[in-house]
Amino acid sequence: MDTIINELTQGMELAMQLKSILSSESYSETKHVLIQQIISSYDRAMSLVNRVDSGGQTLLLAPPMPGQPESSVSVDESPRSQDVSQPFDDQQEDKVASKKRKAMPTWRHQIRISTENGLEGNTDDGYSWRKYGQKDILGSKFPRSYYRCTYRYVHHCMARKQVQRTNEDPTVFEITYKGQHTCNPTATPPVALPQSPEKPETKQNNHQLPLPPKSEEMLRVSPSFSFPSPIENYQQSHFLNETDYGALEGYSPSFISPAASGTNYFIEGGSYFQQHDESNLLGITATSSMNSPLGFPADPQDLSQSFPFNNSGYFI
DNA sequence: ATAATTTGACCGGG
DNA sequence: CCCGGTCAAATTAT
Repeated sequence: MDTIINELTQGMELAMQLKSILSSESYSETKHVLIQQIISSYDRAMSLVNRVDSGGQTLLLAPPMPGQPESSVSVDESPRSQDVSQPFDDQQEDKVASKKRKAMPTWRHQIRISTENGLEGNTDDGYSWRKYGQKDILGSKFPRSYYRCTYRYVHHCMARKQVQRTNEDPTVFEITYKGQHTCNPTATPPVALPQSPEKPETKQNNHQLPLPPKSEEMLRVSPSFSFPSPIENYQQSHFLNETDYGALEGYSPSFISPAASGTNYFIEGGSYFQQHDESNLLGITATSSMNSPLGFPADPQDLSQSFPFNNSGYFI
């Protein structure tokens, strides 16, 4: 066990060093995402190892829990984004084994979109989500949108997320993740196609990085693509639908899926690569939702942890 | 035709 | 009954 820890620690340190070097260079979304994924991987592995005996319960289903994920590393050094991570105090919950609590991990993260110059970032976290609802929340000028993993029925992935535009600073969105993704498709990859060099390409995700899921627009001018925001979108469909198409393909979505998730890397314009679409540039809808009733800001809660969740990616 | 969104109805806790 | 969350039918985008 010690050996494992030592190896992990070493890997983590090396990754951190690499990260600092990279950050001094020109900004690159891809590099950041990759390094973040590497670090997150180590962090998760270390957490798992550490908690081995912690006991309590075995978490069959939800292994990952936020506990102290980030630990030392908070990678985001990027310009903006702040996340608030709060020490876990709610960890003590459970005292009573009431049946109700769904102990599902939840964490929050705020991102700022830089609308200004042309580009925006895509705030995508690499997963594909489907909007299933939107509600006006008391005290909030903007509606909150609810998303769930696109593969909910196909892969039993119960991950969900909520996106709420901040009252105070409209360029900041708070996204709250709930539950972990379990949609790793078919882990088949490794085994299945060991050597076949092909690239699987699926419509959307192929690069192995984060990819761009959908697009949407934001307040004015936003490039294209995706990020959740004011207007978010998602959908839900019936089981049938999903299953159906899921079946069609067979391969599941991406094996590449993962991507880091959440945390950081945000936007910021830079030059990214964006390959496709640009359909809508202007956002229109966005503003529509603005109604400002009463208001008082109030910033409610904050407990959160920030952290990504991601899955492991297996690489070939 | 199928998949994704939009939205008001519906639900359950407080 | 209020409110956050989810469902699902209608609508729109692919």
